[in-house]
Amino acid sequence: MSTNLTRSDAIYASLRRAILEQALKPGTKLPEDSIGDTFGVSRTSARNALVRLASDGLVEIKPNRGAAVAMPTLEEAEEVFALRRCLEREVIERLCKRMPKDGIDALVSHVREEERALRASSPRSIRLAGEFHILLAELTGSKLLIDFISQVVSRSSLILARFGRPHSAECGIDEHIHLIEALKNLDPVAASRIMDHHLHAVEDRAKADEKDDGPDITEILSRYMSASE
Amino acid sequence: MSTNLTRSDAIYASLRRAILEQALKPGTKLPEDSIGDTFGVSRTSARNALVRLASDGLVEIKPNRGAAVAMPTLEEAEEVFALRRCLEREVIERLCKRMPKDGIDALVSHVREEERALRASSPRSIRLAGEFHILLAELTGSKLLIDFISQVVSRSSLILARFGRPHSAECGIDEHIHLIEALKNLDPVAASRIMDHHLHAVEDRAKADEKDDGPDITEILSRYMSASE
DNA sequence: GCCGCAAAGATCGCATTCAATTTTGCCTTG
DNA sequence: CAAGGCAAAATTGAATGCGATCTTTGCGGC
Repeated sequence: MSTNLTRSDAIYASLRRAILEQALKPGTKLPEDSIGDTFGVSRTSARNALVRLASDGLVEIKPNRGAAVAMPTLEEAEEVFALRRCLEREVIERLCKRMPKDGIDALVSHVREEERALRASSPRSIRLAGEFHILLAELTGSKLLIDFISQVVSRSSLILARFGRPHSAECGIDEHIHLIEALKNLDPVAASRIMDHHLHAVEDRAKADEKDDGPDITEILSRYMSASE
Repeated sequence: MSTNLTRSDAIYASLRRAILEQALKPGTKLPEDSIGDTFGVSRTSARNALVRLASDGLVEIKPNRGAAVAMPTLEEAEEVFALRRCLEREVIERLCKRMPKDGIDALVSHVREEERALRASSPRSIRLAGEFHILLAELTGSKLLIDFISQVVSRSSLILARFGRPHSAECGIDEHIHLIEALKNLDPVAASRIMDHHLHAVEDRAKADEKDDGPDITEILSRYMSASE
């Protein structure tokens, strides 16, 4: 039961981390050969990993044209955050109804780790900020909810990589701390309010300075093709 | 752009339909060879399709032990329906805020088709019942919401295949009609109430007569090993 | 008669190989 | 010199072969 890690699992995990930590930026092409070479395996394994990342929405695969790190549009970004608010409200509600006994401790220690990573300017901080929300979902005990939250959180990270300012942590740690306080008091109203505010803040941070290198070249260049300059 | 159907796409679609229409029952083993043979392709394509179905939660893949149609547990079933209520409430809210102009027509004509399939006792009716809810999600215009609803609806179908009575349509058509009425009146309260009732009804129908053919044969046979007969 | 072990069979993970499609560069032609 | 077309390179889609792992089954010892 220990060696149940297939190679494509390893590649999947590595690629995923690389994308979530913004080492691989949106739009980066991911040829199967290169991936296979760099990981020392064949294309088959790389392909398998890419297929799974695609159904996570982290990469886009176009037939006969290869895979690339997904480039969410602003429209998709709004969809993600809207749905994320819906799902995280559900998390909050459930946690206020029933919080595991050492749940608060787990949250606190996670935030501590976030602070450490942030002070060290580690790229881990980007991923840890997202994982705070996944930890919240885990405390509900619902496998499915964890799955879904993971999906929207991953996509949020991608959106921040695409639009947000470089190396900005996704979440303000202060807001995480406030949220923990509200949860400790089992106050669903306050907690929901903080969460909504928090997610809106993240969304604003994301849309702050849209570094526009759109997915479609023609669309971009159409703005540059009038006259000279 | 027409021949953009790769073979694994075709297999993926076929398997998915077969599962959702309950032709392939939960627990059925899906060896790569057999699938490749029956579809006239190699294991590679079959494998690719299976991986995608796995991330949809429709099949389970265990390393070195093969793939099989997923067998959701009762616990997972409750998670699915809980989350589904959360998501479908969101759909209802959005539709009451903004319903596309020919949305009602689309819903009505879909229900008509459901009725036709049901009268014909076609296995399509099972799938159509689920697709009513997907159509609702489509009317919101949010790709992501469509995705997520599709996931929970698919899993619901699987749950009904696993626990529900054979060939029962997933949804009562009457309830669909009532829901359309509430939506026509843009009444979010009534619509939500109907939807909640509807989903609870589906859930009850699912758990009605748990035909226990557990994954473990011994458990089943234990009921047959007392005395003779 | 029961338990453990080893060989056989089945199935999968992965690599290699072949085929199809897209892209790119070059050449011809008007 | 620009435009169109053709061929070569690159990249993916799919197939096949081999080794590894798990399951099953049959045998022998206790």
